[in-house]
Amino acid sequence: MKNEQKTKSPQQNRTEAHLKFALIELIKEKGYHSVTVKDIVGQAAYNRSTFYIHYQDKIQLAEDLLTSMLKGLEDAAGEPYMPGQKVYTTMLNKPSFNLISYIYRHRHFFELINYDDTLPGIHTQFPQTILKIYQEKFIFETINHIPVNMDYFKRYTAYGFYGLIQNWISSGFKETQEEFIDQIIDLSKTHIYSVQYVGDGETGSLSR
Amino acid sequence: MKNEQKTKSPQQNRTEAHLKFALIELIKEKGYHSVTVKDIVGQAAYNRSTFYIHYQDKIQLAEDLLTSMLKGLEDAAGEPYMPGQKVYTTMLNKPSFNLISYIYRHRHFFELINYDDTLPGIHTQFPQTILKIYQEKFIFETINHIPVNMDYFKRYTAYGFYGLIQNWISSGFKETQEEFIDQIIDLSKTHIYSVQYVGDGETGSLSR
DNA sequence: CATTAAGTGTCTATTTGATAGACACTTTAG
DNA sequence: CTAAAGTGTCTATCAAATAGACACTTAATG
Repeated sequence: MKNEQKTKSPQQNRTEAHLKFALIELIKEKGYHSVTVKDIVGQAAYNRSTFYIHYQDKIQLAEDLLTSMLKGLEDAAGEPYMPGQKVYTTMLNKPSFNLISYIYRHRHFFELINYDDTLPGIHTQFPQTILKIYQEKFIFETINHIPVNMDYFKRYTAYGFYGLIQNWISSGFKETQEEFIDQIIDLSKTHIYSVQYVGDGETGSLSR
Repeated sequence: MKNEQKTKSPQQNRTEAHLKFALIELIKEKGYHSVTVKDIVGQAAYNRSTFYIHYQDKIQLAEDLLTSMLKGLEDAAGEPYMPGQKVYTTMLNKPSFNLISYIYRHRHFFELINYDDTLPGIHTQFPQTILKIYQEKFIFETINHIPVNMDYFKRYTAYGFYGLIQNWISSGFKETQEEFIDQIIDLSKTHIYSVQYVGDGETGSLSR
């Protein structure tokens, strides 16, 4: 059993970050499938040997890139808000902002969803992650408490959100983050009454 | 006299490139003057000691960044074209393309001209470099060989070019490189008859 | 103001991440 | 079918990066 080093040194993280960055650039430039390990180390200015110290192959790097970014998105989703705090759609501003701002900060990566021959899995896993966030961290209430299948409702809204994001990205982030959030809120107001955050472990009870 | 190491190892270049990249990011984020060395090494994930192995201070890094990019622009200007080759404005496509494509490839850097508290000198040295390129590498002919002061004419066209670039950048590269070049050519056609490239050392004589 | 905190510039000993380069294959173009 | 390019693995070696301390110099802030 090989010794799996769990904690990475800052330098290891740095090198891996550079390799990931190089991969993103190259995918945009020539498509995922024609990117070689040589290309990657060439772009990132490392020795080919170094690549294999960190990753088995291109696929592993791609997976690491995708999972780490989506992990980051999940983490960004549920942070500075009180568990169980109820938020009305008119106040949806701040919570959505975490997601949006994460995507915007890492737009270099998320632009990959506009490419054809791109990071494997990104077109399925990105929207799935949004759905997961909706499922695990939010409790929605429909307008007038109209009874619906909540699983379906969340899927519906999550993918709707994804569609807007997709459009925002492919427009080259034409709207500012704030403008974009306002759009989302306007749309939400048509069918969502309130949103509750789910705390770690306990489902928040309603306040007010 | 200290031993000035003239040739840098690939790793040194890589590290310096990362530090430069970090500086660009930070200028956009918080403005040049409030960027500290700590910020830079934090962003680039290096140790502060490492910074001082490569640069004396923030100013030196900034200077290196600016001069290296403008040097690259100059180099990009005069490469794959035969010295003395005459090019009519209708064919201006390819030559301009080198400049444009260099700027576009390094747009991350050139976007800095849109910032207020930005890289010192960029607002003066960037247009000056364009002018220098015009002066050293091109010979213009006016429409119908109308006699003009060529120094003034070059300055005029160089800064006109700069203005277009500025606008292109601040629009977020709305036009493609090709579309943008077409614009330039259209404008050039109004007062430039032909362009000749100046070879290294010898002024090319006309062909055809 | 005065005091604290943050940032600067410089130096060492140490380490560990990165490198060169070779080997045996495999895959891709022409 | 062959040549060229790419892959994956291993080793000895090097030098880039690190930690951490030191004396100072600005910025903040109560």
